[in-house]
Order: sequence, then C-alpha cells, then structure tokens
Amino acid sequence: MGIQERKEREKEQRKAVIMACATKIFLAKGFVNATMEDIAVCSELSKATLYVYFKNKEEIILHVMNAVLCRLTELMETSMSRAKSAPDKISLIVEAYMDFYSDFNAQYELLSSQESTAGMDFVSLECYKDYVAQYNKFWDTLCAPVNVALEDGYFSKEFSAVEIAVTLWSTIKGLMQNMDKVVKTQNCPDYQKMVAENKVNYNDFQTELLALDYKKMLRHLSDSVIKSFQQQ
Amino acid sequence: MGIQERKEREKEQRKAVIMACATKIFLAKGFVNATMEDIAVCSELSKATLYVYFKNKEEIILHVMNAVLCRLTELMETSMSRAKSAPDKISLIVEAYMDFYSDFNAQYELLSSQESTAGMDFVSLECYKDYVAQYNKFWDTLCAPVNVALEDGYFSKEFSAVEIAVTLWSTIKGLMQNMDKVVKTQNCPDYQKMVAENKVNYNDFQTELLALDYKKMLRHLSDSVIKSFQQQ
Amino acid sequence: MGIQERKEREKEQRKAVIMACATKIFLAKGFVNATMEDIAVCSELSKATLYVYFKNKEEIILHVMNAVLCRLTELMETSMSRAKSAPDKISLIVEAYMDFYSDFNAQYELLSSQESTAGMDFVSLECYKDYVAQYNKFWDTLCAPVNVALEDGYFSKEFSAVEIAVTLWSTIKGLMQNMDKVVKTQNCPDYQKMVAENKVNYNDFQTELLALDYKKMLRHLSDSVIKSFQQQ
Amino acid sequence: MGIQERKEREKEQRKAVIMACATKIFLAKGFVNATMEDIAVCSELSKATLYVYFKNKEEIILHVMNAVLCRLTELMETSMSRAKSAPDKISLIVEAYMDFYSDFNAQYELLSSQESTAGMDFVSLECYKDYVAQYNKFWDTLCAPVNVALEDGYFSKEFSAVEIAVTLWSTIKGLMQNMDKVVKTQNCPDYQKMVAENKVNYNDFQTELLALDYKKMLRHLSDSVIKSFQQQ
DNA sequence: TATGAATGAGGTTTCATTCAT
DNA sequence: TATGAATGAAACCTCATTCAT
Repeated sequence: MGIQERKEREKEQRKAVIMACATKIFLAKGFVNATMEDIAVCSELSKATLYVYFKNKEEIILHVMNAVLCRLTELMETSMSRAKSAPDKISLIVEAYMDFYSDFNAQYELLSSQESTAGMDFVSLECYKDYVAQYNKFWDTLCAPVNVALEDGYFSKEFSAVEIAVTLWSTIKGLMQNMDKVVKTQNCPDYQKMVAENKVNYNDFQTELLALDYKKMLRHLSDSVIKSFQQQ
Repeated sequence: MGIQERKEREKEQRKAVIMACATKIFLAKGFVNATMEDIAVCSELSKATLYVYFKNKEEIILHVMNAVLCRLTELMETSMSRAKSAPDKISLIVEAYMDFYSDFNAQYELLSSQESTAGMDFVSLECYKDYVAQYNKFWDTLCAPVNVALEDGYFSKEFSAVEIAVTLWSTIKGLMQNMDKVVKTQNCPDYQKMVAENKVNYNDFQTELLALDYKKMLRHLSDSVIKSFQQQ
Repeated sequence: MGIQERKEREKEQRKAVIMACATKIFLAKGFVNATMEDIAVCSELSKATLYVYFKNKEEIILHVMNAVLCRLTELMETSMSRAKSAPDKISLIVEAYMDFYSDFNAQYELLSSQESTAGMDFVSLECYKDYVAQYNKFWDTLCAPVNVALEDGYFSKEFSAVEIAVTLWSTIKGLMQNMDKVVKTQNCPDYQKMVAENKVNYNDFQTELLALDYKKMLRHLSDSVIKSFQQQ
Repeated sequence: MGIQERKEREKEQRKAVIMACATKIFLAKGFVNATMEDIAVCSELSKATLYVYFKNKEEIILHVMNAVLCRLTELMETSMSRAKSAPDKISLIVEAYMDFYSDFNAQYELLSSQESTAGMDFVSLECYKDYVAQYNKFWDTLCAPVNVALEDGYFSKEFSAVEIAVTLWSTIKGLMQNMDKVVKTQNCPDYQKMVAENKVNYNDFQTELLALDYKKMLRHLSDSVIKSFQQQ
C-alpha cells in the first residue's frame, strides 16, 4: 500500500528532476538550441527515458513554463494575503515579483521566452489547456486587487483594471529583464573569453549597468506607476 | 575606377537585399528556426551565394541587429534634434521609440531576442566589435540628454543618469513587448487553428488585451516615469 | 498435481490470448509496423509479460503463422473427409479455402506475408522446426488427393501431383489476394481521406472491382483449373 | 547550352541509380526494414543526398513502384502490337507477363508488396497521383483487348471484361509469386545457414518445388483460363 | 508469474556549410 | 562572382528488450 505511494512519489520526483534540468538547459541555450541529449546528460538518464516521462520536447517546456507560472501565482497570492486593503495588496504583489525573481532568478526569463507557445504543434491538447488555464489564473490573480481598488475609488477611472495591471506587470518585467540580460551577457563564457583575450573591452557603461541598485529602482518604479493611476 | 566603384556599390546593394530578407525571415520564424535556404529563396539567390557576402549565419544576424540598432539610434537623434531643452529631448526620445515601433514594428523584437549575442562563437571579431560599438552608441545617445537634464537640476539627483535612462527604456520596452506578444499569439496560425477547432477558447481577458489602446498607455507611462524622476 | 495442470492450462490460455491479439495487430498494421506495445495493450498485459510467454517478437509471428496454417490444414482435412472420391476431395479443398477466407478473412494475408521467414535470425530452432513441419504437413494434405486422382487416371499424367497442387493453390490464392487488396485499399483511412478531400477520385475501374462477385469467379476458376488437368 | 542538357541528363541518371539501389534493397529487406542508410551506401552517396532527389523514403518506393508498373505496361503494349486479333493480343499479354518476370524478376515482387500504398501519409499529392494514373493505365491496357474479344463474341458474356482480366492477371501473378517465394526462401542466407548447420533439412517437397518447370505451368494455366471464358 | 522502469541501438530527416565549376 | 550538388554532423524520436522487484 505504502509501496504504491512511494513509487508514485518517486515518479513525481523524477519528473521534477527532469524539469529542473530542462529549465537549466533551456535558460542556458534557449529552447531550440537545447537538445534532448543535453537534458538527458544533466538528468543522468538516457534520452529514451525522457520520453517515458514527457511526450516530446515541446511538452517539456510547456510543463516548465506552467510550473514557473504556477509558482509565481502562488507567491503573489501568499504575498497578497498579508494585506487587507487593495492598494496594499498591489504593493505586495510587486514585492512578490521581486522575491520570485530573487529566489527563482533564472526561471524568470522563461516566462518571457519569445518562443512562448507559438509553433507548438505537437503538444497534447491536455498539456496545452493546463498551460492556458494557469495563464488565465495568473492574470486573474493580478487583476483582482486592481479591480477592488478601482471600485473603491483608489484608482482613477481613466484606465481600466486590465490596463493598469498590464502596465504594472509589463513595466516591472521590462526592468527585470534588462537587469537579467546585463548579468547574463557578463556571465556568458564566450563574452568572458573575448574580454580575457582583450578582443572586447568592458566599457564604463557596462560596468555601471552591473553596479546599479536594481531593487531600489524597481521599488521606485512600482511606486511611481501605482501613483500615476491614482485619483488626484 | 568608375567600374570599380560600381562593383563596390552593387556589392553593398546585394548585401542590403540579403539583410532585408534575413530580417524578414528572422522576425517571422525566429533566428534559430530561420534557415539559410529561407533567406536564399527570399533573396532570389542561391544558398552558396550568401556565403560570398557573409561568413556565416551568425554574422548575418549580428549585421541585422546592428542595422536595427543603428536605425533606432538615428531615429532618436533625429527626433531629439527637433527640441532644444533636455526635458523636451527626453520626451521626444519616447516618441522616437514609438515611431520606430510603428515603422519597423516587428523588427523591434529582434533587439531583445534572447539568443542575441550568447553563443556567438563563429562571428568574426570585426563584426562583433561593430555591434558592441553600435550598442554603446545607442546608450550614449539615450543618456546624453538625461545627463544634461540632471546637470540642469531638472531631475532629482537621487538617481544617476544611467539609472534614469535604463528605467525609461526598460519600462517602455516592456510594455511594447507585451503588446507585441499578445498580437503575435493571436496571429499565430496554430493558435487560430486551435480556436477554430474549439480546442481552446478566447477568453474575455485575451479579448480585452487585444482591444487596449497601447499608444495612450505608453504615453501615460512615459510621462509618469519622467515625472517621477523630477525634482519635487 | 491438479494445481500443476491448472497452471499449465492457464499458461496455454494466456499464450492463446496473446497470439490472438498479435494476429489482430499484425493484420491491421503489418508485422514490421506492429509494436510489442500494441500487442501488450491489446492483451491487457505489460510488455515485459509478453517475454515470459514468447522469446521475442519474431517467435510470436512464427507461432501465429503456424496456428493459421494449422487451422487451414484442419479445415482442408475436415472438408475432404466429407467426400469419398479423390476428385470430390479436391473440389472440397477449394471450398475449404473459401470457408477459411470467409471465416478468417484477414488472417489469410499473413500466410503470404513477404516478410514471412526471411531474416528470422532470432527464433529458436524448435519454434522454426515446428513451423516447417506444419508447412510440410499442409502441402502433404494438399497433394494427397491429387496423387490418388493421378493414380486413378482422373488427371492426365502430363503434370505431376506437385505441379497440379501448386497451380491450384497459387491460382486461388492469387485471386483471393487481389480481392483482399482492393478491399483494403478502399478501407484504408488515408485513401478515404484523400477521396474525401477530392485529391484522388474513385474511378470507374475501382468501383467495378469492388462490385465483383468473387465467389462466383473463384468457383469458375477452380473448376476450370481442375478440368484443365483432367484426361481428355 | 549542351551543358544545361548534360546536367539535366546526369541528374536523371542519379535519380535512376538511386531508384535501382532502392529497388534492390526494398526487395532484399522489405520496405520497412530497408533504411536510408542502406540505400545511401548502395548508391555510394550520402544519406543527405538522397533527400536532394526524393522528398522522403515513401516517395522513393512510390517512384519505384511507378517505374515498375510503367515498364510492365510498356511491355504489354509492345507485345500486343505484334498481333491483330484480340485473342492473340491476350495471349501475347500473358507472354509479356512472363518476359517481364524473366527480365525484371526481382522488381516483380514490388508490385505485390503488401505494403502497397496504405499508410503513405507523407508522399506529395503529385507523386501519388502519378502512381494512381499509372495504375489505371495498366488496367486499361489489360482490359482493352478483353473488351474487344467480348464484343466479337470470342468470350462468353457470362463474365464481364473486368472479371476476365482480373482473373487472368491474379491467377498468373499468384503462380509467379509462389515460384518467387520458393526461390527466395531457398536463397535466403539465414535459411542456407540453417541447412548448412543441419538444423533444418531440405525435404523432398521443397526440392521438387524448385525443380518445377514454371514456364510450362504458366502457359498451361493461361491457356486454360482463357479457354474457360470462351464461348462453347 | 508479472511488471514498471530504463535504455541501447538505430531510424528518418534537417541544415549550415563547402567546393568544383 | 555565382551556384548546383553534395555532405557531415547532429537532432528528435521509437522500440525491442532487459532487469530488479
């Protein structure tokens, strides 16, 4: 009896391991450049085994994206529950973004991977539906407190709840992404090699970018954006 | 020598044609999915001929990115030259972003392609240096009026010029990208097919996203961000 | 010991189930395209279990072919036993063919599967010998009454017993196979789809083929062939 | 100018070489077991090159089958043209079958390959249509003189032209196939090895089958079948 | 006996790149 | 300069088979 459960658990763990490895590889090389071989080696499994757990490569990334989005949504909900008022909830959501980024740093990028779901011919319908559901849930979570704030007269009616939510989210995401890209370029082995061989120089600008206090910038940004939607 | 020059000119024209085609293909299918065959067909040349003009596929994309960045920088400069004061210049830069997006719409995404310069082992040093130079020039152009505005006391000294420039740029880029993604998902043939077959439903949220007035949102956003950095 | 016997019996039953499923799958997809997975699912057993009962995939098909051949031989014997004279026996054998085809329809094709015994490296010797024995028994059964008819002077001595038997058998098999192929092409989902999409048209010829009265043709054929070997 | 043509011709020759090799391999191992690697090695080309000349494996076999059918139809037409009367034409068609078999022996089997066109998902429409057209032309050629013979009162009206043609063709094909199978089993290396190792014995029956005078049998058969359809 | 899990070996196909002409 | 032809290398995926339990 317990044996059944243990097996079930082990299987889930395997799946999780594969997904963790896949995430790592996808982030390092991009979805298209990542190979099943890469993932297999990283998971210490054979390529064939991957296909026992996932139908194909596309389903792996969709599962990964789903998991990331799910984790973020959870964080947002947890964070929000700490506040009573809608405005406070909104501020806390921004905090949640940042926590998420700190904790799951790398995974973050996947959410904005440009390949998204376009051209995903071979995913099973079920898998795709799961993702769409999670996607919608994420936006609902994001819009909910904005809606309340609108009804309460905290926000001006000039913009709709969706407009406010989209602006907040895109804005913060944009800044985080930028930060991520700078860090990545700097960490990219090819780039480091070129610098080491004096073929390319770090210039002052890049050095300055790396030194920025992003947390401070993010907080300033979110405060400003929220404020800009408030009633005067 | 006239003959020499004509040949030179023709060569440049060929190169431009190839790059134009490459840009089109890269945008439509992403860098990794685009094939040399695609570019050759679009240019009405043979695959082998592409290698006469470019060392390899990676150099093509680097040239394309360079050209796009160059175009954007030009637009910013032109736009800025219409104003005298630094604050006005900054506002106009935002306008330049939007014009650029309107004119070159899809090209926009290329600038933030995650595949960008990571893993570009095979580009020639010269080519890579050109790109880095253009990249630095872009940021310089962006920071210049911010610096002036800072010195003039228009902006508070709480944030550095780079911080302000990065925030402005990342923010607007984030919102534009979001818009782009929504449009692209909606236009993706696979997605349309799934909707047509009733496997996935447009939900209210997505419909609302499509209907948003992004220009208005962008203007509101840039105004707010600029204002947030001003002296009180 | 009763327990021993029951186990033995159960084992045989399992084997029979697997073979029945295998037959179904082989006929539907061809031997090479059929997978152990297919057979396992159809038998409601795990893939691994199949290997408890059969050494490998090749042995399964050899067993199946054996069983089919055995069944046909039985039918021929039963049919023949209803007559006294050799000529009557021969006529009845033809009837047996047709009954077999009616009853086991699709199984028929298996007997002439070109993949048959070529390249069967991995079957156990015993298994292969069984098949050869059954094959010889089949031909003996077929030749026996022909031999008698020859000795009785019913058939002309111009042809040997084997020649007569081979002609009869090949001839009837040829016609049956043709019939089978027409029906199968018509039933093939891909083909139907192409017709539905107007990519290929049924033409008058194919329509006519489907409408033929094969039983009548078969009877005419066997009568004519038998008659052609008779003494004038 | 001549250069253009020469290239064209060389290309056709390459295609022909590939098809010849493919035919050889398909016959030796069956369509499914044959690999592109096999064909490449046999053609002394790389695997990739095969894809320059044919869209995929399925199109190769369809082209091969088409060519074989085309060759047979030609032979039938040439043969028929030597006679004036319909009955003579029909006899000559049978001769053509036999010539074809003698000359193109191996290719023959492909025509009755059980895999035929079922499950051919990936062939281009054009390629498939070519095959269907050839297939129809073959039957037309076969039925034409039968029709004339029917109208002339040479054949009894009890059977239609199609019925007569189908019977003739299936019957002769059946006998030829049988002959082929016996020869092949005998020539199969695995089988020879088993015999050499005394694991299986040639028995009298198989020996006798090999020794049969098939040409004589075929002629007897076709004469008998034709006669059976004649007016009494 | 029965099986869940794992995999080695191998199949088809794609594509950036080269090279003789 | 321009290209048709050819290919090496690698990617995704499948499946018969094994093995510990």
